[in-house]
Amino acid sequence: MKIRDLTYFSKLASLKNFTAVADYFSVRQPTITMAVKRLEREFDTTLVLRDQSHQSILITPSGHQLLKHAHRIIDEVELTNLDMAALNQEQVRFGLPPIIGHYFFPKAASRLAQAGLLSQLAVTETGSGELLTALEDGKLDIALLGSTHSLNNSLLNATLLAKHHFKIIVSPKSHLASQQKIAFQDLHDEKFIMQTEDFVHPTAFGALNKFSFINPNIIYKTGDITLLKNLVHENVGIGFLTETALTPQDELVSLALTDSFQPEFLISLVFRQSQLPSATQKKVIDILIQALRTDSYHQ
Amino acid sequence: MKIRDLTYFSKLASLKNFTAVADYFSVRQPTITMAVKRLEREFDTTLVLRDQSHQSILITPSGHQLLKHAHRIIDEVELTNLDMAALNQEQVRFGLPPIIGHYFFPKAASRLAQAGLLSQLAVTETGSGELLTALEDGKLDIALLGSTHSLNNSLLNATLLAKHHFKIIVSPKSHLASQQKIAFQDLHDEKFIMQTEDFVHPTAFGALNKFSFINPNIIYKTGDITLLKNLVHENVGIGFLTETALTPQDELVSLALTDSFQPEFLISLVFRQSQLPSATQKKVIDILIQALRTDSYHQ
DNA sequence: TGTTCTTATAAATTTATTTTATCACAGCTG
DNA sequence: CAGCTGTGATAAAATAAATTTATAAGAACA
Repeated sequence: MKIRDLTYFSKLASLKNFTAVADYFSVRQPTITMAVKRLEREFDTTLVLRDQSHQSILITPSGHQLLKHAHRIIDEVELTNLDMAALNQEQVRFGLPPIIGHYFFPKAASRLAQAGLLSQLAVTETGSGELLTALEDGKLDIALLGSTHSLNNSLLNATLLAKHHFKIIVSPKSHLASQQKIAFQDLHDEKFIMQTEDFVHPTAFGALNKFSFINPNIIYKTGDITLLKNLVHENVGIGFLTETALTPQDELVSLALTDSFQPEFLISLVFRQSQLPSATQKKVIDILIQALRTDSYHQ
Repeated sequence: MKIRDLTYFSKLASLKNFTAVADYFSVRQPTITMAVKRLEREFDTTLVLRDQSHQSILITPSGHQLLKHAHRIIDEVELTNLDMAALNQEQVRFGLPPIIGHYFFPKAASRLAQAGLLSQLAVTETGSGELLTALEDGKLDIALLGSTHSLNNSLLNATLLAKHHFKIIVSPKSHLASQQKIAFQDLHDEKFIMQTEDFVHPTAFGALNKFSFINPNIIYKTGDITLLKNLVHENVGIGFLTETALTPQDELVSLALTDSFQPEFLISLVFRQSQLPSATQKKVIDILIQALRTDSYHQ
């Protein structure tokens, strides 16, 4: 099996025309015919039906099976090229979601600056979900990500840096302001200012709703945490926010949840299992872990 | 990049000797030298240091990076070969853990037999964890698996068939036998008969311990559910068991847990994302889903 | 019916890989 | 220290494989 044959075949499946595939790769048409024949001979099967009224080709079930693997192999080959190229690079492509970037990452910034590494970071700032995809696609080297579940899997290496709690935040003027803690189900009649879907907050909020059998009113959604805090401060509604983002300057009251089941805001340092960190990357990773890891999660 | 060069290089990394690799693949030694050179030229880097006191070779950091990808690519190629070969086969390699096999799968067996498919199943019966690995390694086509968390990921396609509850089972002679339900933390002084680690029960039990801040005494572990039931029946201890495995014939009392957080026993039909089911496999999958899926989980 | 668009085939060509033969180097050993 | 052994590199020759060129064959379509 040749990688090149797989790319020819994969393109054939999408273009459905031998000549077009040949043009695409700047080769002659019989090259594509031969490539498909090689694969068909190797696996002793028919991958493509060509006679079918001659309008277009048809991929057989065996063909579809091979395509599934072909895509995985081609993707891995692309990642290989990206990673091998990135190896000689000094720049570290770094993903940072807004909350973690504003309230958590700064604790490590001075140590990175000391080591002369802050300037090497090419930072992408967007939601954790998007960063996760970029990481998996080889577009980022390292990211700090927020999540409710562990991100460790066969693709990604995730080091847990901190587990933060989600809090209920209310205005000092709110009727809840005198309390220190509250059960989530007691909030069923409250109006919430919620984060947009690129935050993990709506997911955690949904899980709490499910477990408490309530469904409070969300009156406004925003991706701007400062705006959210201001709206809560003005008592327009109450908020649901990880303690990560809370500072004394907010002039907000935060209530702990008393529920035994609680989603947590996990902050992890994530990189691909398949990417061996470069020297620079290794330094960044070490400093971030040292500076940001909460003691209780040292292993 | 050629797959063959990657396999040569990968073997070189483990054997650490060009000549030995050549012998392994029944080619001459310069072939290996050339293969490594091709890769080094393609990625414009040094992958292997050969002069180092001439005792053994040394893989450079770039070499290690390439190795990581090489292994992933080689694994995928192996899976491809397995899947393409399995495509023409009538036999379906089917994984079935003991509890699901005894208490849950029989509901589908008659319909499989009707369709003449029961005899096509090559059944492997072992713990869910082992079956999961076998599935990922391409040694199984389909499995029914028990788990506490969803098994869906980038490798596996999992269809949820049922969510069962974990119950506390006690002897009719037990002092708990008059109750219908109980909070887990009230069991802190009880003695438990527990399943061995190849079951999901110890994991779920551990999660409940953690949430309830208790740590009950486990006096015996067994992989034999009938023995476990007998021991509980004789009031040697109490048990923690998915309702899947409970039948009226057991003469046991089962108590529901009242906790708001409860792990669940998920039963899923699982196969690899990358394996396109053969005609026979498709039939088996359809019948299993139709016969076993609990109504509330139709999508 | 001839034109066009398609893929297949076969021979020639080009490119790539492997082998053969040999060299160079280092570590051991008598 | 000379000679043996085991290691990998190199260059030319041989082999193998992929691609191109040129052409055929089939179907759709005007």
